Amino acid sequence: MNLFDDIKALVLDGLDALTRDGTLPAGLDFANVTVEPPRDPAHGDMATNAAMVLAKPAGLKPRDIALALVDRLTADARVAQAEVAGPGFINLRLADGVWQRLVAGILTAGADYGRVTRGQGKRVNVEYVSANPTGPMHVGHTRGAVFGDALANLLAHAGYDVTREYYINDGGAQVDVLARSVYLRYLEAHGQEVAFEDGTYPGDYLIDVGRALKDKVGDAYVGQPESVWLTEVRTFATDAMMALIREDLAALGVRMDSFFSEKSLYGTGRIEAALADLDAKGLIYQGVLEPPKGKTLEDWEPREQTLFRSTAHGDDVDRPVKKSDGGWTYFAPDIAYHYDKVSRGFDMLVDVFGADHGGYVKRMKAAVSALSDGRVPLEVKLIQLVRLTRGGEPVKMSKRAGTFVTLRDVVDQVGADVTRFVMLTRKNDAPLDFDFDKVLEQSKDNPVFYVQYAHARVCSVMRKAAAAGTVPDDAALAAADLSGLSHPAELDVVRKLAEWPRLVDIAAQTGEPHRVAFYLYDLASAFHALWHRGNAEPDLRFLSDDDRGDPAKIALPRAVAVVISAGLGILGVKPLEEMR
RNA sequence: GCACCCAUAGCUCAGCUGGAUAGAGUGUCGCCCUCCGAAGGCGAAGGUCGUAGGUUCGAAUCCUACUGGGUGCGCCA
Repeated sequence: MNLFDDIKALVLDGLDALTRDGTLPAGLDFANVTVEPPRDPAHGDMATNAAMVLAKPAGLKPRDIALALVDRLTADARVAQAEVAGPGFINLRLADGVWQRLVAGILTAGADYGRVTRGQGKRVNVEYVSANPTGPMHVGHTRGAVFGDALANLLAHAGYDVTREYYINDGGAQVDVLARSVYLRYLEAHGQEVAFEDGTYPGDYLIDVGRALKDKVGDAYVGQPESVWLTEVRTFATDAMMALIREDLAALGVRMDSFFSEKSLYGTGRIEAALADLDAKGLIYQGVLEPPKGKTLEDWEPREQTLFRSTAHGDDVDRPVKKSDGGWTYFAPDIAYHYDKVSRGFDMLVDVFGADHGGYVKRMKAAVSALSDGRVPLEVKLIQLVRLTRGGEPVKMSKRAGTFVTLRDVVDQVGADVTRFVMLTRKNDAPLDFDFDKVLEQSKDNPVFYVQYAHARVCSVMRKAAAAGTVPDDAALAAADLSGLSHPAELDVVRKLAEWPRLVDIAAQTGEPHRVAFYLYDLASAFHALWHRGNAEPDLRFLSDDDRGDPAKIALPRAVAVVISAGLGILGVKPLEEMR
């Protein structure tokens, strides 16, 4: 139910008719014809560029096409007025009944209003978070987690079949470091004095893990060499860290469909299988890379390595998959992981990375392109940094001193809902300022509050109406006579509601959930303005003096609440029924 | 040196994959509560969309070259 699609269909019908009667030449391409909300509301409800786009290929003046099309459009009952404006736009004004039916339709559809069919059930894998299992999640991970989760919701809303996946980096050297750090805490639990040198994680969060290890194995590993305990402790430690991370995710309201272990790729032939696939395509060879220019690498010496010909799929240089000592590079398991995703039959892949991994995008795309023979697109979304402040002052963080701010610190202080919304008020590739004090402020310059407040106001109206004994449910409201819903100030809000499906569609297409947050702010703003006009103009109040709810009046605020609720749902934020 | 990202009001940022007179918040100035929640609303002022070209009916948006900032660049993930 997208009003813009409906009217676009009407415009295209009109163009077909003009083609049939010879006004327009046959065979014109209508692909660039759009129907959009005009920037200036004075121009009407919708505008189409049809006449301007078609003028040149048709060999006609824009104005002539526009005038002919206007005749066709005004014949439709939904169009109250159509006129040619500017360089050849056709501005449309729609009949009040269109808006009234839209409100009824929103109330009938409920949370489904705004679902679009862009995805057509295509299967998409969204990989996000993917923090190393070496400690609790910190603020940097938080933004990626919130973004990925909202993007997944958004794609689901747009008709994709979404799988949310977490890639556990439990295969590299960093988990050995974790294991040694836990071992030190284990010795500590046995009363030994230990020193945390460089190359270990000193964080307090491992104390409990060390104790738990002691409870499990007693003193079996005390005084033993690594060869005895490393493998066991590594597994024990990563399991403990993943339990920690799952709790962090739960606190943030993020639920994954699938966890994929990097370790499961080693020693199982899966990396070899992925590289064999590339080899069969002639993309693996032995060679020597040029040193990077302009950057002085100490102890650089040319070495022959096993390389992936990623340049054949758009990369700048070929990339090594084996180290000179014969071990895999970190790239190799990533290739195997994405090979696995491709083999699972996804139609589209999305990776959410930190912005510091930007240099990794091309080779990853090249790998997926090669592995899927170009069938499966990989979209990589880069997440910029979060700058934490409190009262305008930067929050000092030091990883060495173990004083970095964790996800839990943030969620405990400001709540999951506020954290999520604020993290989505900026485009993913723009840095984000997060001020602990400001995000809790209850005022207009806090968008979370402002949107929640609009929803709470609607709930307040409904409570009053209920207290007065009139509580029509949404189905009854939708079926009621809404012809009284016709004041220009009211229709302004309805127009905003009409944009919702279109916005979901665009946000899903661009992969930009922040658009939802901005839209909700705009909608809330339109609603607050209408609310305030009720102060001076009793006709615009939602409730009559005795608090009775006339359907034509309370259907609109209910529809606003439905859309805010749906939008917040995509962001993963719970709408509030009252502000306290 | 190369690649990717960014540059829009004093400040923080949007700008609907090319549309009409470029928008919000904040800050500054001025208004609005006998009235459903003023935790709000209305208005004024504020711009060479980094620079220079190009593409076309039309460019903040697309292309090229610059300037300035960020990130990354074999055997770390």
